[in-house]
Amino acid sequence: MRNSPAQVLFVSCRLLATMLSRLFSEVLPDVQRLAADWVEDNESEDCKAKDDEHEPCHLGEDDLDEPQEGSSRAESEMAGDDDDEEDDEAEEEECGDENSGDKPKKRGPKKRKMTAARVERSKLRRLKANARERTRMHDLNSALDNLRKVVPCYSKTQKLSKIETLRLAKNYILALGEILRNGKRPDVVSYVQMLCKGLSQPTTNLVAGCLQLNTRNFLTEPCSDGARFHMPSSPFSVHPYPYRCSRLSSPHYQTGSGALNLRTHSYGPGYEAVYPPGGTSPDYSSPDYEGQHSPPVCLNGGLSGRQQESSETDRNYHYSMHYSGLTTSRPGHSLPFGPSGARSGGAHSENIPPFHDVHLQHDRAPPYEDLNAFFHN
DNA sequence: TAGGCCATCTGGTCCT
DNA sequence: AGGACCAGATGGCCTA
Repeated sequence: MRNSPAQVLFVSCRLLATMLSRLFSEVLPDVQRLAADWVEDNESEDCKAKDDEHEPCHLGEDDLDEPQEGSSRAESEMAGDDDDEEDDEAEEEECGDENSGDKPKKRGPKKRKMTAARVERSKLRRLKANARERTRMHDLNSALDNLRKVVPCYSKTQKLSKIETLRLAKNYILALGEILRNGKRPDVVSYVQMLCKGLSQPTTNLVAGCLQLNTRNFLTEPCSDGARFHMPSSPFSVHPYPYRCSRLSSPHYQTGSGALNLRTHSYGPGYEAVYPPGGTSPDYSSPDYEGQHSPPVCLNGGLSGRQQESSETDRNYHYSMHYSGLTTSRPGHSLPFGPSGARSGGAHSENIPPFHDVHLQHDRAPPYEDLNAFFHN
Protein backbone atom coordinates (compact mmCIF):
# COMPACT_ATOMS: atom_id res chain seq x y z
CA MET A 1 0.00 0.00 0.00
CA ARG A 2 1.37 3.32 -0.99
CA ASN A 3 0.87 6.61 0.60
CA SER A 4 -0.29 9.47 -1.44
CA PRO A 5 2.38 11.88 -2.62
CA ALA A 6 0.97 14.57 -0.45
CA GLN A 7 1.11 12.35 2.59
CA VAL A 8 4.67 11.33 1.93
CA LEU A 9 5.80 14.87 1.41
CA PHE A 10 3.96 16.01 4.44
CA VAL A 11 5.62 13.38 6.58
CA SER A 12 8.99 14.27 5.16
CA CYS A 13 8.55 17.94 5.77
CA ARG A 14 7.35 17.35 9.26
CA LEU A 15 10.29 15.12 10.14
CA LEU A 16 12.76 17.57 8.78
CA ALA A 17 11.06 20.45 10.47
CA THR A 18 11.11 18.62 13.77
CA MET A 19 14.78 17.99 13.45
CA LEU A 20 15.40 21.56 12.56
CA SER A 21 13.24 23.05 15.21
CA ARG A 22 15.53 21.87 17.93
CA LEU A 23 18.57 22.98 16.07
CA PHE A 24 17.13 26.36 15.36
CA SER A 25 16.26 26.80 18.97
CA GLU A 26 19.92 26.34 19.74
CA VAL A 27 21.48 28.19 16.89
CA LEU A 28 18.97 30.82 16.00
CA PRO A 29 20.30 33.21 18.61
CA ASP A 30 23.63 33.06 16.84
CA VAL A 31 21.98 33.96 13.59
CA GLN A 32 20.13 36.77 15.23
CA ARG A 33 23.34 37.93 16.74
CA LEU A 34 24.91 38.11 13.31
CA ALA A 35 22.14 40.37 12.17
CA ALA A 36 22.42 42.43 15.31
CA ASP A 37 26.14 42.74 14.81
CA TRP A 38 25.61 44.05 11.37
CA VAL A 39 23.21 46.67 12.58
CA GLU A 40 25.50 47.51 15.41
CA ASP A 41 28.43 47.95 13.10
CA ASN A 42 26.48 50.51 11.18
CA GLU A 43 25.52 52.35 14.26
CA SER A 44 28.73 52.12 16.16
CA GLU A 45 29.14 55.87 16.04
CA ASP A 46 26.09 56.18 18.18
CA CYS A 47 27.55 54.10 20.88
CA LYS A 48 27.36 55.93 24.16
CA ALA A 49 28.66 55.51 27.61
CA LYS A 50 26.31 53.41 29.61
CA ASP A 51 26.18 55.31 32.83
CA ASP A 52 27.74 57.96 34.97
CA GLU A 53 30.68 55.73 35.73
CA HIS A 54 32.22 56.80 32.45
CA GLU A 55 32.26 53.24 31.33
CA PRO A 56 33.81 53.09 27.89
CA CYS A 57 31.82 51.83 25.01
CA HIS A 58 32.45 48.16 24.46
CA LEU A 59 33.37 48.94 20.90
CA GLY A 60 35.41 51.92 21.77
CA GLU A 61 39.09 52.41 21.30
CA ASP A 62 39.72 52.33 24.98
CA ASP A 63 39.14 48.66 24.95
CA LEU A 64 41.31 48.14 21.98
CA ASP A 65 44.20 49.82 23.69
CA GLU A 66 43.93 47.48 26.59
CA PRO A 67 44.41 43.94 25.46
CA GLN A 68 43.07 41.28 27.74
CA GLU A 69 41.11 43.78 29.70
CA GLY A 70 38.50 41.15 30.05
CA SER A 71 40.99 38.82 31.55
CA SER A 72 42.20 41.30 34.10
CA ARG A 73 38.64 42.13 34.98
CA ALA A 74 37.88 38.50 35.19
CA GLU A 75 40.69 37.97 37.61
CA SER A 76 39.62 40.83 39.79
CA GLU A 77 36.07 39.63 39.82
CA MET A 78 37.06 36.08 40.29
CA ALA A 79 38.71 37.26 43.44
CA GLY A 80 35.38 38.20 44.88
CA ASP A 81 32.94 35.61 43.69
CA ASP A 82 33.12 33.18 46.53
CA ASP A 83 30.69 34.75 48.87
CA ASP A 84 30.09 31.52 50.65
CA GLU A 85 33.41 31.64 52.31
CA GLU A 86 33.11 31.95 56.03
CA ASP A 87 36.57 33.22 56.75
CA ASP A 88 35.55 36.82 56.48
CA GLU A 89 37.37 37.82 59.57
CA ALA A 90 40.64 36.92 57.98
CA GLU A 91 39.98 38.95 54.93
CA GLU A 92 40.70 42.47 54.04
CA GLU A 93 39.15 44.88 51.70
CA GLU A 94 40.69 44.52 48.35
CA CYS A 95 41.17 48.18 47.57
CA GLY A 96 41.95 49.54 50.91
CA ASP A 97 44.80 51.69 49.72
CA GLU A 98 42.88 53.15 46.87
CA ASN A 99 39.82 53.90 48.92
CA SER A 100 41.84 55.78 51.42
CA GLY A 101 42.74 58.28 48.75
CA ASP A 102 40.67 60.82 46.89
CA LYS A 103 38.63 58.34 44.99
CA PRO A 104 35.17 57.61 46.29
CA LYS A 105 34.58 54.22 47.73
CA LYS A 106 33.34 51.58 45.41
CA ARG A 107 29.84 50.39 45.91
CA GLY A 108 28.70 46.86 45.97
CA PRO A 109 29.96 43.85 47.80
CA LYS A 110 33.42 44.11 49.10
CA LYS A 111 35.97 42.07 47.30
CA ARG A 112 37.60 39.44 49.33
CA LYS A 113 41.15 38.44 49.35
CA MET A 114 41.82 35.24 47.56
CA THR A 115 43.11 32.47 49.68
CA ALA A 116 45.00 29.64 48.09
CA ALA A 117 42.08 27.31 48.66
CA ARG A 118 39.67 29.74 47.12
CA VAL A 119 41.85 30.18 44.08
CA GLU A 120 41.99 26.45 43.68
CA ARG A 121 38.23 26.13 43.95
CA SER A 122 37.74 28.93 41.53
CA LYS A 123 40.07 27.37 39.02
CA LEU A 124 38.40 24.03 39.39
CA ARG A 125 34.99 25.56 38.88
CA ARG A 126 36.20 27.37 35.83
CA LEU A 127 37.70 24.21 34.38
CA LYS A 128 34.45 22.37 34.91
CA ALA A 129 32.52 25.16 33.26
CA ASN A 130 34.90 25.12 30.33
CA ALA A 131 34.45 21.39 29.91
CA ARG A 132 30.70 21.78 29.98
CA GLU A 133 30.85 24.54 27.46
CA ARG A 134 33.01 22.44 25.18
CA THR A 135 30.59 19.57 25.44
CA ARG A 136 27.70 21.85 24.76
CA MET A 137 29.31 23.25 21.66
CA HIS A 138 30.26 19.77 20.49
CA ASP A 139 26.65 18.70 20.86
CA LEU A 140 25.59 21.71 18.92
CA ASN A 141 28.07 20.92 16.19
CA SER A 142 26.90 17.33 16.10
CA ALA A 143 23.38 18.54 15.54
CA LEU A 144 24.66 20.73 12.77
CA ASP A 145 26.46 17.80 11.22
CA ASN A 146 23.25 15.82 11.30
CA LEU A 147 21.54 18.69 9.64
CA ARG A 148 24.23 18.85 6.96
CA LYS A 149 23.48 15.25 6.14
CA VAL A 150 19.86 15.90 5.39
CA VAL A 151 20.16 19.03 3.34
CA PRO A 152 20.66 18.66 -0.39
CA CYS A 153 24.41 19.11 -0.43
CA TYR A 154 26.58 17.07 1.83
CA SER A 155 30.26 16.31 2.00
CA LYS A 156 32.42 15.10 4.79
CA THR A 157 35.49 16.80 3.46
CA GLN A 158 34.10 20.17 2.53
CA LYS A 159 31.37 21.02 4.90
CA LEU A 160 28.97 23.85 4.57
CA SER A 161 29.52 26.50 7.14
CA LYS A 162 27.14 26.67 10.05
CA ILE A 163 25.25 29.63 8.80
CA GLU A 164 25.02 28.27 5.28
CA THR A 165 23.79 24.97 6.59
CA LEU A 166 21.01 26.70 8.44
CA ARG A 167 20.07 28.80 5.47
CA LEU A 168 20.06 25.86 3.12
CA ALA A 169 18.01 23.81 5.55
CA LYS A 170 15.47 26.57 5.83
CA ASN A 171 15.23 26.84 2.08
CA TYR A 172 14.96 23.09 1.80
CA ILE A 173 12.01 23.00 4.15
CA LEU A 174 10.34 25.83 2.32
CA ALA A 175 10.95 24.16 -1.01
CA LEU A 176 9.45 20.89 0.16
CA GLY A 177 6.52 22.76 1.55
CA GLU A 178 6.08 24.52 -1.72
CA ILE A 179 6.09 21.24 -3.56
CA LEU A 180 3.57 19.88 -1.14
CA ARG A 181 1.39 22.92 -1.49
CA ASN A 182 1.41 22.90 -5.26
CA GLY A 183 1.22 19.16 -5.59
CA LYS A 184 3.63 19.06 -8.45
CA ARG A 185 7.31 19.01 -9.00
CA PRO A 186 9.14 22.10 -9.98
CA ASP A 187 11.73 22.12 -12.67
CA VAL A 188 15.26 21.93 -11.53
CA VAL A 189 15.93 25.58 -12.14
CA SER A 190 13.21 26.83 -9.90
CA TYR A 191 14.06 24.15 -7.40
CA VAL A 192 17.66 25.25 -7.20
CA GLN A 193 16.53 28.83 -6.97
CA MET A 194 14.52 27.92 -3.95
CA LEU A 195 17.38 26.11 -2.33
CA CYS A 196 19.87 28.84 -2.99
CA LYS A 197 17.89 31.81 -1.89
CA GLY A 198 20.08 33.93 0.32
CA LEU A 199 23.02 31.59 0.16
CA SER A 200 26.51 32.78 -0.50
CA GLN A 201 27.94 32.44 -3.95
CA PRO A 202 30.14 29.45 -3.12
CA THR A 203 27.24 27.60 -1.59
CA THR A 204 25.06 28.52 -4.51
CA ASN A 205 27.67 27.08 -6.81
CA LEU A 206 27.82 23.94 -4.77
CA VAL A 207 24.11 23.39 -4.83
CA ALA A 208 24.07 24.03 -8.52
CA GLY A 209 26.95 21.65 -8.90
CA CYS A 210 25.06 19.00 -7.01
CA LEU A 211 22.28 19.43 -9.50
CA GLN A 212 24.64 19.72 -12.41
CA LEU A 213 23.38 23.15 -13.15
CA ASN A 214 25.47 25.87 -14.49
CA THR A 215 24.63 28.72 -12.21
CA ARG A 216 24.82 31.14 -15.06
CA ASN A 217 21.78 29.48 -16.44
CA PHE A 218 19.58 29.56 -13.46
CA LEU A 219 20.82 32.81 -12.06
CA THR A 220 20.64 34.99 -15.06
CA GLU A 221 18.07 33.27 -17.16
CA PRO A 222 15.46 32.17 -14.74
CA CYS A 223 12.26 30.99 -16.24
CA SER A 224 12.90 32.12 -19.71
CA ASP A 225 10.29 29.52 -20.36
CA GLY A 226 7.60 30.86 -18.15
CA ALA A 227 5.41 27.85 -18.53
CA ARG A 228 8.06 25.74 -16.95
CA PHE A 229 8.18 27.81 -13.88
CA HIS A 230 5.64 26.20 -11.70
CA MET A 231 5.62 28.44 -8.71
CA PRO A 232 4.08 31.72 -9.53
CA SER A 233 2.88 32.18 -6.02
CA SER A 234 6.04 30.97 -4.48
CA PRO A 235 8.02 33.33 -2.37
CA PHE A 236 10.96 32.12 -4.38
CA SER A 237 9.56 32.96 -7.70
CA VAL A 238 11.65 34.89 -10.06
CA HIS A 239 13.67 37.06 -7.85
CA PRO A 240 16.86 38.65 -8.95
CA TYR A 241 19.68 36.53 -7.81
CA PRO A 242 22.33 38.27 -5.83
CA TYR A 243 25.14 35.96 -6.64
CA ARG A 244 27.04 35.23 -9.73
CA CYS A 245 28.60 31.94 -10.43
CA SER A 246 32.32 32.11 -10.60
CA ARG A 247 33.47 28.56 -10.73
CA LEU A 248 30.68 26.81 -12.50
CA SER A 249 30.48 29.43 -15.14
CA SER A 250 34.16 29.29 -15.72
CA PRO A 251 35.25 27.91 -19.06
CA HIS A 252 36.36 24.76 -17.39
CA TYR A 253 32.83 23.88 -16.51
CA GLN A 254 31.11 25.07 -19.59
CA THR A 255 30.23 23.61 -22.83
CA GLY A 256 31.90 24.69 -25.95
CA SER A 257 29.25 27.29 -26.51
CA GLY A 258 29.51 28.75 -23.09
CA ALA A 259 27.15 27.72 -20.38
CA LEU A 260 26.01 24.21 -20.19
CA ASN A 261 23.08 23.85 -22.48
CA LEU A 262 20.26 22.23 -20.70
CA ARG A 263 17.67 20.54 -22.72
CA THR A 264 16.18 17.19 -21.99
CA HIS A 265 18.76 16.76 -19.42
CA SER A 266 17.27 15.18 -16.37
CA TYR A 267 18.38 16.36 -13.02
CA GLY A 268 16.39 14.70 -10.42
CA PRO A 269 13.23 13.13 -9.29
CA GLY A 270 10.90 14.63 -11.75
CA TYR A 271 13.02 17.67 -12.18
CA GLU A 272 13.78 18.86 -15.61
CA ALA A 273 16.10 21.49 -16.75
CA VAL A 274 14.72 24.47 -18.52
CA TYR A 275 16.15 24.61 -21.94
CA PRO A 276 16.65 27.78 -23.79
CA PRO A 277 13.79 28.24 -26.18
CA GLY A 278 14.67 26.55 -29.36
CA GLY A 279 17.77 25.16 -27.81
CA THR A 280 19.04 21.74 -28.38
CA SER A 281 20.18 19.11 -26.04
CA PRO A 282 23.88 18.91 -25.54
CA ASP A 283 25.68 16.84 -28.02
CA TYR A 284 27.72 14.59 -25.87
CA SER A 285 29.53 13.21 -28.82
CA SER A 286 30.64 16.57 -30.03
CA PRO A 287 34.28 17.33 -29.49
CA ASP A 288 33.22 20.79 -28.44
CA TYR A 289 31.17 19.42 -25.66
CA GLU A 290 32.98 19.27 -22.43
CA GLY A 291 30.12 18.12 -20.39
CA GLN A 292 32.31 15.83 -18.42
CA HIS A 293 33.77 18.89 -16.86
CA SER A 294 30.51 19.49 -15.25
CA PRO A 295 30.39 17.34 -12.20
CA PRO A 296 28.04 14.53 -12.94
CA VAL A 297 26.31 13.43 -9.84
CA CYS A 298 26.08 9.74 -9.72
CA LEU A 299 23.35 7.66 -8.32
CA ASN A 300 24.78 7.51 -4.89
CA GLY A 301 25.48 11.12 -4.79
CA GLY A 302 28.99 10.62 -5.99
CA LEU A 303 30.64 12.24 -8.89
CA SER A 304 31.84 10.38 -11.84
CA GLY A 305 33.88 10.79 -14.94
CA ARG A 306 36.47 13.47 -15.05
CA GLN A 307 35.92 14.40 -11.49
CA GLN A 308 37.78 11.35 -10.44
CA GLU A 309 40.81 12.46 -12.32
CA SER A 310 41.22 16.00 -11.23
CA SER A 311 42.31 15.97 -7.67
CA GLU A 312 42.21 19.70 -7.33
CA THR A 313 38.73 20.19 -8.59
CA ASP A 314 37.57 17.06 -6.90
CA ARG A 315 37.65 18.70 -3.58
CA ASN A 316 35.15 21.20 -4.73
CA TYR A 317 32.69 18.63 -5.88
CA HIS A 318 32.57 16.06 -3.18
CA TYR A 319 28.97 16.72 -2.79
CA SER A 320 26.15 14.37 -2.88
CA MET A 321 22.71 15.02 -4.10
CA HIS A 322 20.18 13.89 -1.64
CA TYR A 323 17.69 12.86 -4.19
CA SER A 324 19.78 9.98 -5.29
CA GLY A 325 17.22 7.56 -4.13
CA LEU A 326 14.28 9.60 -5.18
CA THR A 327 14.43 9.07 -8.84
CA THR A 328 11.67 8.16 -11.10
CA SER A 329 11.82 4.92 -12.91
CA ARG A 330 10.26 6.32 -15.97
CA PRO A 331 12.09 5.69 -19.19
CA GLY A 332 13.82 8.75 -20.41
CA HIS A 333 14.39 9.85 -16.89
CA SER A 334 17.68 8.23 -16.42
CA LEU A 335 18.65 10.87 -14.03
CA PRO A 336 21.97 11.55 -12.55
CA PHE A 337 20.35 10.77 -9.25
CA GLY A 338 18.76 7.61 -10.48
CA PRO A 339 18.35 4.66 -8.19
CA SER A 340 20.58 2.42 -10.18
CA GLY A 341 22.90 4.88 -11.73
CA ALA A 342 20.90 4.83 -14.89
CA ARG A 343 22.67 7.76 -16.39
CA SER A 344 24.88 6.75 -19.25
CA GLY A 345 24.87 3.16 -18.33
CA GLY A 346 24.84 3.72 -14.68
CA ALA A 347 27.09 5.44 -12.25
CA HIS A 348 27.52 2.93 -9.53
CA SER A 349 29.02 3.41 -6.19
CA GLU A 350 32.05 1.47 -7.29
CA ASN A 351 32.66 4.14 -9.82
CA ILE A 352 33.49 6.62 -7.16
CA PRO A 353 36.25 5.10 -5.07
CA PRO A 354 37.96 8.42 -4.47
CA PHE A 355 34.91 9.84 -2.84
CA HIS A 356 34.94 8.11 0.46
CA ASP A 357 33.20 10.98 2.02
CA VAL A 358 30.16 10.88 -0.13
CA HIS A 359 27.19 9.91 1.85
CA LEU A 360 25.16 7.09 0.43
CA GLN A 361 21.67 8.33 0.46
CA HIS A 362 20.20 4.88 0.38
CA ASP A 363 21.24 4.40 3.93
CA ARG A 364 19.12 7.22 5.03
CA ALA A 365 16.26 7.48 7.33
CA PRO A 366 12.61 6.81 6.55
CA PRO A 367 11.88 10.24 5.11
CA TYR A 368 13.98 9.40 2.12
CA GLU A 369 12.24 6.14 1.65
CA ASP A 370 8.95 7.91 1.80
CA LEU A 371 10.09 10.41 -0.72
CA ASN A 372 11.40 7.62 -2.83
CA ALA A 373 8.03 5.99 -2.74
CA PHE A 374 6.49 9.27 -3.66
CA PHE A 375 8.59 9.68 -6.71
CA HIS A 376 7.87 6.15 -7.75
CA ASN A 377 4.19 6.80 -7.80
C1' DT B 1 47.67 39.46 3.62
C1' DA B 2 42.85 40.21 4.62
C1' DG B 3 38.78 38.02 5.58
C1' DG B 4 35.95 34.08 6.81
C1' DC B 5 35.20 30.36 9.79
C1' DC B 6 35.92 27.97 13.80
C1' DA B 7 37.16 26.34 18.65
C1' DT B 8 37.96 27.73 23.04
C1' DC B 9 37.97 30.46 27.18
C1' DT B 10 35.55 33.46 30.01
C1' DG B 11 32.20 36.14 32.83
C1' DG B 12 27.41 37.39 33.08
C1' DT B 13 22.65 36.07 33.40
C1' DC B 14 18.85 33.11 34.02
C1' DC B 15 16.68 29.00 35.60
C1' DT B 16 15.88 24.92 38.49
C1' DA C 1 24.31 26.59 44.35
C1' DG C 2 25.13 24.71 40.19
C1' DG C 3 24.18 24.13 35.45
C1' DA C 4 22.69 25.92 30.95
C1' DC C 5 22.96 29.43 27.91
C1' DC C 6 24.79 33.59 25.90
C1' DA C 7 28.01 36.74 23.96
C1' DG C 8 32.62 38.89 23.70
C1' DA C 9 37.47 38.11 23.03
C1' DT C 10 41.17 35.70 21.12
C1' DG C 11 43.98 32.97 18.25
C1' DG C 12 44.53 29.33 14.68
C1' DC C 13 43.65 27.66 10.12
C1' DC C 14 42.46 28.17 5.42
C1' DT C 15 41.63 30.43 1.07
C1' DA C 16 41.33 33.96 -2.47
